[in-house]
Amino acid sequence: MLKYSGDLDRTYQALADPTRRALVERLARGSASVSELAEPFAMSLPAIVQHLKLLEASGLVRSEKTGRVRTCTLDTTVLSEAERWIAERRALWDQRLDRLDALLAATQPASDKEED
Amino acid sequence: MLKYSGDLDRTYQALADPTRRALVERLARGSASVSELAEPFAMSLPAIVQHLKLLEASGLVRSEKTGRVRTCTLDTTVLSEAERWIAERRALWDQRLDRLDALLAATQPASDKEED
DNA sequence: CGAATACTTAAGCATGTGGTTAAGTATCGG
DNA sequence: CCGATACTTAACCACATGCTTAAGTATTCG
Repeated sequence: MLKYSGDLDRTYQALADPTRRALVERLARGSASVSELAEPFAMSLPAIVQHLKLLEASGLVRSEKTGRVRTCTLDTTVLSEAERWIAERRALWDQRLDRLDALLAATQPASDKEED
Repeated sequence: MLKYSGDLDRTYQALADPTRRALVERLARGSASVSELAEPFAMSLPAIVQHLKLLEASGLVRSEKTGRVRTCTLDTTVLSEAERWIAERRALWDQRLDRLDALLAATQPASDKEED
């Protein structure tokens, strides 16, 4: 159950590229072969394969080769973890703002702005 | 209201580094000066400043200089956008699985596994 | 005013990233 | 079995990234 920061490194790194996000988006609509995935892009097939390798290394995608066709599937597990990391930090921030509001309300019913 | 993919590029790129995530985490607990932010890290101050610049360029952080002190603040707007991108793709995937389940339930009450 | 403080800028460097082309391997279809 | 198909591997390249150290600028304090 232990989480290494390296997991999130790889996940966000993977999502930082528009080609890879497009691949994720495509795979969210259903599994596909390497050449199906490569087809929409104005890019060589090896380039796409490299992106897919990175996606697979990050855990966002799983793949299995049957015959000469490799079929890629989205795995939403790490996607959830990446989402959760953001949600948690945002919650922390929101909670902090709530406390500040409460503090201001308790001390001064209204008027001058306090900086933090 | 138009969104460019470059926004998400920069956001995820910013989050892909452990030092920058630590800075975001720190800032989620409250605004801080550059040297306060740099203090916990075994890294030169210019290195931290570079990270902060990237965070600011991505829109995750805002900063203002008063006197000789620059105070940095978290801005959760782009954080929300990054979270939403993931949530939407995950929703797409989940919905697809639901449809597959429905299809299988409608055709075969139970038994052999279909691949996709 | 002069020294300490808080950055800020600049230059340089090792490594990582995102692409290319060329050539290789392993099925499948006729 | 021979050729088309579907990757796969390898070598290479340009540029981006994540640091470093050194030197510069702008406030503040005694």
